Amino acid sequence: MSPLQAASCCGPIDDLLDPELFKALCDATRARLVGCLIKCGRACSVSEVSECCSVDFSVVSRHLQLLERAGILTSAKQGRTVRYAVKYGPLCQTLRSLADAIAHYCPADQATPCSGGCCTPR
Amino acid sequence: MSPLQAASCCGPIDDLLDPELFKALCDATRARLVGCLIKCGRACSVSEVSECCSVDFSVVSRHLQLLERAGILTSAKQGRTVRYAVKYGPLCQTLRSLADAIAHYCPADQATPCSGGCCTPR
DNA sequence: TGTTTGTTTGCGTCATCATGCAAGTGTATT
DNA sequence: AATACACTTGCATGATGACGCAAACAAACA
Repeated sequence: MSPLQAASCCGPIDDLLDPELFKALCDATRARLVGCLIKCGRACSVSEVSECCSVDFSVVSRHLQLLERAGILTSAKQGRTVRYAVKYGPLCQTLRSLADAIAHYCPADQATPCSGGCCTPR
Repeated sequence: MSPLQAASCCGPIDDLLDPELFKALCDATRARLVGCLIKCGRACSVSEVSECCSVDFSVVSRHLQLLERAGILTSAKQGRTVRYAVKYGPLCQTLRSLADAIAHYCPADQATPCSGGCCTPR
């Protein structure tokens, strides 16, 4: 199959390769923010999160909004503070689905059946 | 634990959240190229790949180089043609490792033990 | 009501990057 | 050797985006 033919046959991989998720994580500052929130394991206010970054407070606020729109975080307003938390389940699910979708197209001669099956079709 | 404290305790998640991988996939054109190559399932020349995109040939060449540097593709030169292929194994492995690393920090009350364990620590 | 606190938004600036064109490099063919 | 082919690279341009500052907004508190 040629790449041109492959382009026209759609599958779950096309939705999972949506650039929005990757756009959210491609920035170093945002990656750091997400990393802190993941390791933190609880909902954090914007002020708290901004402590682990040297950028301006307003920048952190904007980054967190973007990460929420990308489906990585959730926000909950309590009084005047806004708490952001990682959506662990959906995030992991998306990454695993993407890995599965990619592995689905892996030719048999490249599949590694051993060690966790990183690339086992079906 | 505060986000600031979380920032200082390093783990595998910090390496896996490396923005380079996401930078490679955050562009719509590159995502499309990768999608075609994944579905294609074989090594393709630059000319072939450029057929499934409306952008200039040179742009595709640059994108493929970037994707190779990001560890998503491999290249092999045969005569005057260069063939790019998806590194299915490492790519899937990275995505799964990232999902595992994220799930590791998932608080117990958010874990979903059912249906494939999308967020099961360890 | 006025003030403080937590967060968002408008705006200007600078850097990065995707793109197309033209020119260059390297390899096969005649 | 000359030409054609596959690809890469230099350069200019336009668009996107990260950032900081200041102002605005909203909720609690005096």
